[in-house]
Amino acid sequence: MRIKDEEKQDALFEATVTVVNQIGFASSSVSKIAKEAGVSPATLYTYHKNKEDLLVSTYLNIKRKLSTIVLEGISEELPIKDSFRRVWCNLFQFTVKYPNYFHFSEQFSNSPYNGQINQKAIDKMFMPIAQLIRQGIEQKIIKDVDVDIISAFIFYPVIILANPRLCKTFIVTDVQVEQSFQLAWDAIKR
Amino acid sequence: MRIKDEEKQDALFEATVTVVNQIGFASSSVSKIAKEAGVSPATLYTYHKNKEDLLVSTYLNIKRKLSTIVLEGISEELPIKDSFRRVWCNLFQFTVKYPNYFHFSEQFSNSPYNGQINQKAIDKMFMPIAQLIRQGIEQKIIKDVDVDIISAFIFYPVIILANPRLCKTFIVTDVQVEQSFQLAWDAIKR
Amino acid sequence: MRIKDEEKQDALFEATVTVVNQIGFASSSVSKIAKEAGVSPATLYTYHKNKEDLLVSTYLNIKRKLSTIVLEGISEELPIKDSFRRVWCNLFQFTVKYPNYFHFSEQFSNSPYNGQINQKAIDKMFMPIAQLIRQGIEQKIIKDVDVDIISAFIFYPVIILANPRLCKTFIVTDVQVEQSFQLAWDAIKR
Amino acid sequence: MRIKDEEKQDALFEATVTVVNQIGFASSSVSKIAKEAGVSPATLYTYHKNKEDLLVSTYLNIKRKLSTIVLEGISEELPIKDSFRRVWCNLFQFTVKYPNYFHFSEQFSNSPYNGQINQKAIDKMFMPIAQLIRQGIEQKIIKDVDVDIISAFIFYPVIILANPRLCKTFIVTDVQVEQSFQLAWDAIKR
DNA sequence: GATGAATGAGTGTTCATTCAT
DNA sequence: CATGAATGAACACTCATTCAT
Repeated sequence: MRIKDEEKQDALFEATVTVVNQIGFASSSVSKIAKEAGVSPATLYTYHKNKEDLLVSTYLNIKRKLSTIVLEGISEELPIKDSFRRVWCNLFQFTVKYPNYFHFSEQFSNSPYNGQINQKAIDKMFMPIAQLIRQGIEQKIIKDVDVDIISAFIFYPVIILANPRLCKTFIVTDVQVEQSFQLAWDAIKR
Repeated sequence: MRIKDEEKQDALFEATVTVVNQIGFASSSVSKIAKEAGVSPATLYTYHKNKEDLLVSTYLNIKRKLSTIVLEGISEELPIKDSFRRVWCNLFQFTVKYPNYFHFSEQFSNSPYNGQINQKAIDKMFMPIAQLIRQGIEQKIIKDVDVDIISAFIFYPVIILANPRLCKTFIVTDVQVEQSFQLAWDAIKR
Repeated sequence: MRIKDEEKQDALFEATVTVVNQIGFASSSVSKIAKEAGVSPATLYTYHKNKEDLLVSTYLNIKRKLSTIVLEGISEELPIKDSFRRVWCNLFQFTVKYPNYFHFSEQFSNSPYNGQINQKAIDKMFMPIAQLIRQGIEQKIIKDVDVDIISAFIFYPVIILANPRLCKTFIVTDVQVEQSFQLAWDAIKR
Repeated sequence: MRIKDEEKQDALFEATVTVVNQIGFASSSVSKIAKEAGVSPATLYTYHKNKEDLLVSTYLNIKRKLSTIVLEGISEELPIKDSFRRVWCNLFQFTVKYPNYFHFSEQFSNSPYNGQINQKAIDKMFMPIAQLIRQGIEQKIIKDVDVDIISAFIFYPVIILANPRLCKTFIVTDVQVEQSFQLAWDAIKR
C-alpha cells in the first residue's frame, strides 16, 4: 500500500461516495467503485488494504470535512447563542452543499463498519462544540443536563430536517433554518 | 397437504431482525436468514416472493407494532402536553423493549428498499399524532411551524437518545426520560 | 400413478405443449406446466411418473395424432403419386392447424429425451408410408434408392417449409403446396 | 497483468459444443461448461457477458466455420449444376467432420436463443449461394419458384441424411452422396 | 385422489481479493 | 506502480420431487 498518486486517492474517495449514493451500501462493490474511479480493482488495493479500509477512510474523510465546515466562525468572543446558531447554520449548509457526503455518512454509521471506527478520534474533531456546551452550562445559559441530551436537540434535528427522505415538506431557506433554530434554542436554553 | 405454518412465518420475521442486527443490512443474505429461522432457503420463498418482500414485510410488521405501542394511552380528553408525554415515553419504552426492531428499522430506512414502501400507509398508522400536532397548533399551545419541524423535535431526539451507539452516557431512567421530554416540550411549546 | 380424471390428463398434455411453446424446452418446469394445467405439481405425479414421462408421453401423443392425420385418405386403390400428394398435403395441414404440436415435436426430438423413445413404435405408426415407398420402387415409379433418401425428400422439406423460423417468405397456400410437391415428386420419381 | 487467453476462449467454445452434445441444450449449465473447459465458472464471465452471449457466440462461430467450408470451390466459371454439387458435398463433409458443431447448431436454432441472433448477418455469410440460386433461375436452369422452396430441397435433405438419429441406415459414401444429390437436382432443375 | 408446503441440489451470476505481467 | 485476468465462495433464486394432510 504505497501512496503515489493523490489524484487517484481523491478519485477513489469521490467514486466511493458516488456509488454508495447511487446504488446503496449493500450493492456497492469494489469493482464498481474502481470502475467509477477510472482505475482497476487491483489498483484500489494499492491505496487501501481492503474494502473495509476504503469505506472507513472515506467516512473519516467526510467527518474531517464536516468538522472543518461546522466549526467555522464559532469563537469564544461571540455570545454562546450566536455560536450555537453558527453551528446550526453550518450544519445545514453542509447537508445542502454535500448531500452525497451526508447520505454516505448516514449509511455508514448504520452499518457494522461503524464498529471499526475510533470514536474518540471523531469526538476530538468536534471538541470545540462539546466545550461550547460545557461553557453554556457553567454560565447557566443552557440547561444543566447530560451533554448527550443537549446534542440530541442541537444537532440531530438538523440531520432529520435535511434528510428529504424523512422530511418531504421542509425546505432549507434562511427563514426555515432560523425558525427551526429557535426551537432548538428554546429546548436547551434555561 | 401441509398447511402454511404461522410459526414459520414468525420465525422468519424474528430471524430477519436478528440477522440484520448481528451482521448488518448489507451482509444479511437470504440463506443466513433462513438458517437462523431453521428453514431451508427454498422454504423462505413459500412465504415471501423474494428478498425484497421479506425485508419490506418485516419493516411494515415492525412499524405496525410500533404504532400500536406508541399510540397507547393518548386521548382527546387528556391535555395535549400529557398526550405528547405519553407518546414520548411510549417511544422510549419501545426502543428499550425492542432494540432490535428499532435498529432494523433504522437500517431499512437508510437502504434503497425504503423507496419501495408505501409511505402513505405508514403515515396512516401514525395519523393520531399528526392530528395531535395540528390540534396543538390550533389551540395555540404549540408553535405554528411546519409539522416536519415539530416532529424533528418530538420524535427523533428519542431515537438518538435511545441509540447507545450515538449516546453512550445516556441512561433510560424515568428521570432522564422526563428531563429530556422537558427539552422537547420547551422546543415546541409557544 | 392411478388414472382417474381424463380431463386432467388432457389438460396436462395441452399445458405441456403450451408452456414449451411459450418459453422453450429448457425453461419449462414441472410447476409451470402444472400451474398452466390448473393442477398442483403433486397431482401431476399421479398421472406421470416424473418429468421425463410427462414429456415423452406428450411427444408420443402428438406423434399418434400426427400419424392419424397424415395417413388420412391414402389408399392402395389410388395411384401412388396421388397417395404421396395426400401425405404431403396432410402434413402441411397438420403444421398449419397444430403449429404448437409441431414445434414441441421439433424441440423434443432434438433433446436427449428422444433417446428414451421406442423408435420402432413410432415407425409402426407410419408403416403405411414405408410400404407406399416400397411399392413405388417395386412398380418402378420411384427411384430405387435407400428409403431414408426418399423420406428426406418427401417429408422433411415440409417440415422446413412449414417452419416460419426457417422460411420467412413461404406462405402455405394451395398453389405453393402443389408447387413444392412437384419438386418433391421430381426428386423421387424415376 | 495477465493477458486474455486465446486458448481459454477456444476451450470454452469447444466445451460448450461438447457439453450440449453430451447432455442436450436444456441441461447444459454454465458450471458444467466451465468445468469441461477446465476453468472456473467465474472465469467464463471474463470472456462472455452471460450464458446467452456464450451460446450465441458459439453458434455464430459455428456458422462462420460452416460458411467457409460450404462455399469452398464454388465459382462463377463452373457450370451451375457443378457449383450446387460442390455445396452439397461440402455440406456432407462438414456434417461428417464436425458432427458436434452440426448438432449444436440444430439444438440452438430450436431454442428461444435463436430469436436473439441477427439473421441478416447469417444470411450474408451464405449470400453466394442465394446468388447461385438466382442465377440458376435467370438462366432457366432451375425452376422459377420461391428461394425458400429451392433451399428446402438443396440443403435440408443433407441435414436429415447426415443426422444418424433420423437416418439410421444411410451411410455417407461418395456413391450415396452423389445418388442423393441426383434427387436434389432433379427436384430443382427445370 | 388431490393438494400446497417443504427441501437438497442446482441455476446463472457477482463478490472481494490475488496473481502474473 | 498499474493492470485485467483469474477464482473460491457466496449471492438470490428455482428445480424436480416428496410428504403430510
